Amino acid sequence: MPQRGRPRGFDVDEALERAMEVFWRQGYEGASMSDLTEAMGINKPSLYAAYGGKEELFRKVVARYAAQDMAYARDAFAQPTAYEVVATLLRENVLAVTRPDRPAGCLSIQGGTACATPNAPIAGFLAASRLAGERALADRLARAVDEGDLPADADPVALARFVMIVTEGHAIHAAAGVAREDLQQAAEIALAGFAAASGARVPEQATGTV
Amino acid sequence: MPQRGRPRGFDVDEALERAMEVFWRQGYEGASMSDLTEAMGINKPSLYAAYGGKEELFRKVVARYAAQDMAYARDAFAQPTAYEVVATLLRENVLAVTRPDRPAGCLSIQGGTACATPNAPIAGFLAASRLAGERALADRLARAVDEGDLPADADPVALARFVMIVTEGHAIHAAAGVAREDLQQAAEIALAGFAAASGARVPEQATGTV
DNA sequence: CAATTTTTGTACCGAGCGGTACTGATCCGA
DNA sequence: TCGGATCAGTACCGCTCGGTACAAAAATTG
Repeated sequence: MPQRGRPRGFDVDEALERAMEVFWRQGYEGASMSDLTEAMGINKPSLYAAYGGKEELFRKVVARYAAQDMAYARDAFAQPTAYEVVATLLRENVLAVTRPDRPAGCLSIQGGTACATPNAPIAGFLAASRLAGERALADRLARAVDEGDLPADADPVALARFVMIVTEGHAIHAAAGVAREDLQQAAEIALAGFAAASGARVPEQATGTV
Repeated sequence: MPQRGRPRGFDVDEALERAMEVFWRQGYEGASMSDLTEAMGINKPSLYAAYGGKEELFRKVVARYAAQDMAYARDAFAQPTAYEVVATLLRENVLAVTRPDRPAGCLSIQGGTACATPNAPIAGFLAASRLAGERALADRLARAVDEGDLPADADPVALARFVMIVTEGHAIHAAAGVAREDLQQAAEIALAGFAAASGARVPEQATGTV
């Protein structure tokens, strides 16, 4: 039984994409239902029927964002050495927050850093998902210690935190309109700092003064 | 002529302080007039008469924040060497975003990273003021180059950007509830990265593996 | 061709938004 | 003691918010 009533007049996935851009640019609270429906090209009842409401729509948007705009993180984790993991993460993050075909910055931060009291769970949800990413990186770096890729006295949790902090700073900077090349410079400094602080083996080229 | 009519029944400065906490915790858009007046202990017309409206109140709050909660930046700039400037900045920033008597994070970021279209100037204003701070740091580091405190080939602009990025990342992390000591670890890693990338003279103790 | 099912668009809901008119209360100087 | 000036508090403004009731429209099923 493929479909039983009137068929949907819009592509659910494509409309989700449009909603993502609105939330990304305006944040959760700053995106009104009118903004969303206009960008998605549908009416309010359709939105409610298809996604369940504003908050549910936002959570679906975040899931889509994690699956598609944060895919670089999974690639980074798959790198063979801790240095390459972090290098990939930092460099790809810069590209991700400065993509010309996307709003500047990162949905997780633009979405809602601070919220009105009734929407506080939104900010908490976003913060929790960022910290989950940090934990995943810490696990990856811990594996690097196990494998002898990082010195035994390296602190994977602290190092992962540093990397994520730089990532978040990049997102804020990008949202302020700072250019990609400028952030790339900063990412290299951070990478050098990671290498120095962790004792990670650096492939070949020297750190060099900036 | 000290005062000509009925005297004000509240302390303008103290009420501004209360308003700051509300904006800091809930952001510009997330802070409603009711939230503000309740926290300030005044009525809406009083707020309007004393401050001029919500946006003007917010700008006054930001000015107060810059003068009082960002005072550590001026202290940092006054340090004799680039290393100490950055060390002070990073360490004091961690303290500032994790003060137990204040909301977590930084008003400039919590205030509004993303806003609805009519409030977009707010986000722009906050971003611009952060970038102004970055420029000031770059100037200070350029002076360090002139003074021979930093190598001639050091890039003050890039280094300042890196430091501010870490600062902003700390603010995001703090707002997510991360503890002060955890951020302090990250600040030391960043400081080591700054030293390595800039070629700054480090006072005495070694960088050390984290 | 109904009958049924689902989506669509309009029009509306109560609530809260930022902002303000207006009445009383409270101070000053004359 | 009174007039002018300023502030406090209530009650309200138009508007937008997120969410929904309802009927017309469009598809499948018999």
